[in-house]
Amino acid sequence: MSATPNVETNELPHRYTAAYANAVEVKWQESLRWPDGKGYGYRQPNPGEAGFDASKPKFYCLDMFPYPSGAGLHVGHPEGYTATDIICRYKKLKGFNVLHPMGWDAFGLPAEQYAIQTGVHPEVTTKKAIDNFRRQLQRFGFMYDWSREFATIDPDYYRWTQWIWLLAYESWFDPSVRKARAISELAARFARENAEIAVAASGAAKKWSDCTRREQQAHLDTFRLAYLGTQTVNWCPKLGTVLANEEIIDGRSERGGHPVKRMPLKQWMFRITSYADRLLEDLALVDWPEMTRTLQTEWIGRSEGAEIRFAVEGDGEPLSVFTTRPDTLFGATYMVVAPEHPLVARAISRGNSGKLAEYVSWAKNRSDIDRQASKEKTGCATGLFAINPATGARIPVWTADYVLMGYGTGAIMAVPAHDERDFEFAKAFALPIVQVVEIDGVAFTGEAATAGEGRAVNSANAATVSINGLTTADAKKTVIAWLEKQGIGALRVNYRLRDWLFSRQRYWGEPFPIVYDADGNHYPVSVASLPLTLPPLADYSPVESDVPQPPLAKAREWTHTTAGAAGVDPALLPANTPVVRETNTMPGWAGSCWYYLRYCSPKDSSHFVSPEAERYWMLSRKKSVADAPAPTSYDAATCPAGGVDLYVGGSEHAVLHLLYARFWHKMLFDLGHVSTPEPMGKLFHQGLITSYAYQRADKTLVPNDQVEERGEGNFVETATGAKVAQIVAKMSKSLKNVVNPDDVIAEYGADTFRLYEMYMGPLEASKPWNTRDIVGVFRFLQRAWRLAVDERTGELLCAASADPKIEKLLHRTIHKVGEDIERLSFNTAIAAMIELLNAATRPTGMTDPAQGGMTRDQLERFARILWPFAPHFADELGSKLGVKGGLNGGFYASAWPSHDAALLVDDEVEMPVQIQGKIKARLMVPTKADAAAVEALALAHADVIAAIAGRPVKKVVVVPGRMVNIVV
RNA sequence: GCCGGUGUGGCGGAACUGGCAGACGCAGCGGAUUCAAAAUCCGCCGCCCCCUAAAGGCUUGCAGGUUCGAUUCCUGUCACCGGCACCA
Repeated sequence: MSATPNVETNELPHRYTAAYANAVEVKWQESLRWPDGKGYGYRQPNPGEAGFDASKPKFYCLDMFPYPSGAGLHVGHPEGYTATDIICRYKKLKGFNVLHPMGWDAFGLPAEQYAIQTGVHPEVTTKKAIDNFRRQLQRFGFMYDWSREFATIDPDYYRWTQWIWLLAYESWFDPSVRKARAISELAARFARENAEIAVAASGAAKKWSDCTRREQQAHLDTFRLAYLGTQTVNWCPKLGTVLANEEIIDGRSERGGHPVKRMPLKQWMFRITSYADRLLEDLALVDWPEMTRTLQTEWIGRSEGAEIRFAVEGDGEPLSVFTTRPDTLFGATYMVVAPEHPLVARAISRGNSGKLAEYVSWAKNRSDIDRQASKEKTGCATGLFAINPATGARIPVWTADYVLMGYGTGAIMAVPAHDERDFEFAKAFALPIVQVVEIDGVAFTGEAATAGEGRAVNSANAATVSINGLTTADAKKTVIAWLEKQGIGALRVNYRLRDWLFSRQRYWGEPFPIVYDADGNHYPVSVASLPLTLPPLADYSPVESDVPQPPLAKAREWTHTTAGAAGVDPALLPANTPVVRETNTMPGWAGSCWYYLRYCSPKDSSHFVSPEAERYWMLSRKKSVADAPAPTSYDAATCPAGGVDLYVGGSEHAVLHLLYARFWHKMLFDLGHVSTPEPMGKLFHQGLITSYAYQRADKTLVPNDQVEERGEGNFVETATGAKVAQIVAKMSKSLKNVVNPDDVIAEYGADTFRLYEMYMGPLEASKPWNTRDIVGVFRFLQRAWRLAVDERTGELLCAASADPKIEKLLHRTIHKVGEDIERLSFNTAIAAMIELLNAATRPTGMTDPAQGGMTRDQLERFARILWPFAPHFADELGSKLGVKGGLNGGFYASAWPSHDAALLVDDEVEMPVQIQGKIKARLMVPTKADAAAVEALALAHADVIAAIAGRPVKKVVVVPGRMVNIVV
């Protein structure tokens, strides 16, 4: 369109060109802009506010909020946002109160790194990026209620993030009722029962009443949901930062090649493992993609088995292992512990052999990449021996890096006959292999492990137990019962999920509201003193140091304060006590764990979310009982478990973000702060928008600006003239195939952009951006405009009377578009509207426009179903049609058009007649005709008689309205 | 290696519950309009056989199976994409 000569524009001033579209879009956006200038268009009042209609049902639709990067929006952002905008506008027309908010996930590393380089405060760069994102999103015309906007970096917001963290700090998980409770209840119980507790310092048990206050606190600390734990981290003294495993190569930092020390660090943790079972079970309550639920299930990694304690000769402590196959205990011929296991250190300190120490230091420094590159078993005997409690045999204890310290107890009993890894290890080090399971149809040859279930063999000892002949399931039960009787083991459930490390040695995150006294005891900052705001720093660069020092440690005036100034409750610590603030900050996940709740009442200054607003937006009735009065509390039988009705975002957040948010939500639910057990009801992942890229014969990629098309589908590298293949690839700067939304809007307008992204294909599919195709939907809008508006005068062009065929098709289109929106099938909805337009388009030669097109009333209904997709276009057309603006103008206050179900069916349908499954004839039959009548009509058809050619008819299958199949 | 997903014209895709494969759009071809071009409107457009047409045959990655009938269900297999990676 940019090639259209100016002459044309002058002759046809009301043609729907890119410039016209842009002007119309900006005009509508500005006409609806609020006096404060911050947003425009639509506000959804809360219960109790002016303009709130309590008679309407609620629809809470949420987009995963973006991290506002300096680069601005890319075309992937508007894909999900357009989809939710369409649904929300549709739901609005269908009579719902719609909550559709937007905000910013604004703490994060890029702004901090920029600050390190330039000294500019991250807040400055972040706010600038937010302003740019907001401008771009508003240009798309998304129907967000901008009055609810906030960023995770706003002290008014992170005040409540800190508040929730304090709540976790003040809570524990009571396994007897499987829920969180206030820690004060636990303290009261200890006092009431005067329980004996283990005192950390001495290890001895002591009565509660005999403990000092400090001893009591220390004991309670072991129960808190937010607790201080010791974790081994990769500290790089030169970079002054903690590195992730993948940032380390051969014990040195990927960046700069500096040495990295593995060292223990006290950090704040969340006891998410307490919630493992509920996080697992409640996946059944939500409407989420199967893939996402599977990922979460595997991440939690629940497995049932037994813990077995083996006595170790000459070592005071029994060696505890976890196994899922206690039935194979008789086949355990050796033990393996992780190199980090404390038993190994004890073995070394006993000076057994230099080889062991050498292996351990080698294994510990082996990078993850090295470990993954080769599955070859390495290991070293510790010189220690354990006793197999079932056989009484003396079995060697080895250490090997195939046993992971982080899983189970960091030690295994090795059953080489029935575990592939143990088998390989036994072969490599010539350890004995004993068969104890016989599997039907699988011979045990000693050449490979047999890992399945079967019946136990060789599994009896003289005195106490025999499981020979039992199935694996029965054998497990028998062995566990025996272990329990002997007091050396028990049934145990193990998880892959580990507690959540919540501390980061960074500046740009939420500070922890906690202080330490001179002895290192921690005290919470009182809720009344929140928010605890981040102090500005002169220099954001990390501190070079052998001991981890987060950037906040530099703010000495801020960190060194008194209990009173920090806001610690004087009952806990006298006000004049000198204290030091926590200098770690919270990770990026913190703010995104509960933002959906804050949107319900973003301005509430006395609650993290107003209880009334939370109840209205999060709690509802299931569709089957939608008529019942609004619920006041959660009822599993009649209420959906998830509060947000539709959550749309990328599948890259399928595990961590969604698991962490669920954990916080359940904790809040247990403590009575939210109404539902799950945060998100229906979850949807939009697909990735990819781009074309070009590949040389040797599979290397060529940037797009170095490729030209010579002839249809024939791409060559400009410099060499060599042929390159067009492939689909992720958009990347280096390939020069990134599409900038601003450019596309300038060239076609936001409505065309929105339509194109929805028309590309199914929302969940990954699909390539093809610039050439955009013109298709642009032409659709142009043709729709031309159908209704005289391009020279701007006057309406309406049909004088309704064509019944068009009227019928319009009803069908209204029906189909509504259905397709409900099932998020936007591409087919748009195709249906194009079909309607194709049918209504006037032929060139028609001199009187009133003879064709659509009537004013039909155009208005057409504009209304188009409105969710192309709102500016539809509203502009609506204003020409004389639609009176509602409260907010345009179609916003309007309703979805109705359709007449009777018009959805034809009187007659064409049915194909197949003979042996091949179509031989077509016949028109009345829609109401029954199978017998259709069969008679089909058999009487001349073409059918010819095709049968006198052969006897064996069978006739009639599917009314579909087809007839004759078998001869 | 394991788990999951996807394979349909030149391209993006449609076919929702086992019932007319290829809706709709792009690209392409032809026509009308025009002094001409652009724009617009109309028509054609899976592949093979064929001068053409009629007729016929083939076709949803590949090979089988179930069924009157399979893009759809089952078995095997190949390719691509995503996730996980010694989890005891």
